[in-house]
Amino acid sequence: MPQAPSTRWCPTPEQLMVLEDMYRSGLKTPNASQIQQITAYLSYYGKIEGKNVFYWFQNHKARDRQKLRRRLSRHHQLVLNPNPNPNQQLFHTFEEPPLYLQQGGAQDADQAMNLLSKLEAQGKDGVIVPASGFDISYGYDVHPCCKPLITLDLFPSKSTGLRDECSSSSKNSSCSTSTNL
Amino acid sequence: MPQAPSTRWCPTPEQLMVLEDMYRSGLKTPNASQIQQITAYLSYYGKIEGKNVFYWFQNHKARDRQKLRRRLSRHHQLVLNPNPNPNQQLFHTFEEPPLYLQQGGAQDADQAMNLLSKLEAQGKDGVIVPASGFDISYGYDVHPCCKPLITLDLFPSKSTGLRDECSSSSKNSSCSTSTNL
DNA sequence: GCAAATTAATGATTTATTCAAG
DNA sequence: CTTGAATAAATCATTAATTTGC
Repeated sequence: MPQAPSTRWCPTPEQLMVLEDMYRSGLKTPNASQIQQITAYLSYYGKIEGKNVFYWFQNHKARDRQKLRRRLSRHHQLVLNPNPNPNQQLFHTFEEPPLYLQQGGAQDADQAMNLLSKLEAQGKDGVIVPASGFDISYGYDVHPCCKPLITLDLFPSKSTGLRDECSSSSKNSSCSTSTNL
Repeated sequence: MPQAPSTRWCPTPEQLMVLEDMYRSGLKTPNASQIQQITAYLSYYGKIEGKNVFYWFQNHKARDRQKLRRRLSRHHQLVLNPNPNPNQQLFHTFEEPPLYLQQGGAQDADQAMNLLSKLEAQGKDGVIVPASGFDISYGYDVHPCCKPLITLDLFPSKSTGLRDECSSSSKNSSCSTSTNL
């Protein structure tokens, strides 16, 4: 449809960024005067009206809730039925080859899996990972929702330049780990 | 024949929350050992493998960038060519029918009405909002990207990383193109 | 209300690019 | 210049959500 030149507001990146910052900062349902202020401010970056701001917050909040609902329902599914098909493991017929990490080299070196190979290698050496190997069953026997959300101190809480920090861990030359799916 | 158990990882809400927190906290490309630690930690909440974590960060980062690129390109389009279909303005006579107002929010509907009427009234009185109509031109003549991002003091400002997926409209729908291997 | 059809979201793979080492 | 590791981009494929006709 070539019509409808621009029947609706098209937020500029700056506007979006500001709105999202505001939302993240806790503003979920601005009142009229807040909307007015926001609109005035954002009009600096492009055409905008109060209703745009209003609708943006409405939609954003709604979609947040929607996402949350979705997650919860999925979670309940999982809790109620943690391993939907436990028996199938014996029966894969290579309809779709799980060629994930076959170090056996049937397919020549798949580049994308380099890191993964390293991962598996590390996992095998077992420095940290308690869940030894990538097995089939779940690692828990209580409901996951009942477990506390403990905190890790894996990394600096703010890091932007993570570009080249994975260089020296383990070069894969002795990777014979096979994830038997 | 019952198909494969579950061909792909389905993150639990806890896992998702942890991953998103980590991402927001600045972890964009975890290295091998980080992935191992994260995997070990998340396996507490459900079955997970290193590759899942790896892929999750890959995809999340990629889609973040993608979203950002889309925004920027759209923005540049708008800046460079504010009205891509100028001829249609002539046909476009209207104020858009207030479909908005009919969207039945459950508890927000009445508030929506009230707020919107207030807003429109204010906007019409033209206190702040310069964007008078929909069409033709922007209210600025310098590039918005050159404008500073000043901060409002409507609310506490805390900006961590970027976040959110506010469900863009464009979708390429590559699912139906049957390009067979 | 529901189940098939459609659409959107996202996990998993593949391909291309970048960059450093040799 | 070549090679290989790392990863960004593009694509494929499956699952969840939504729409639609009954």
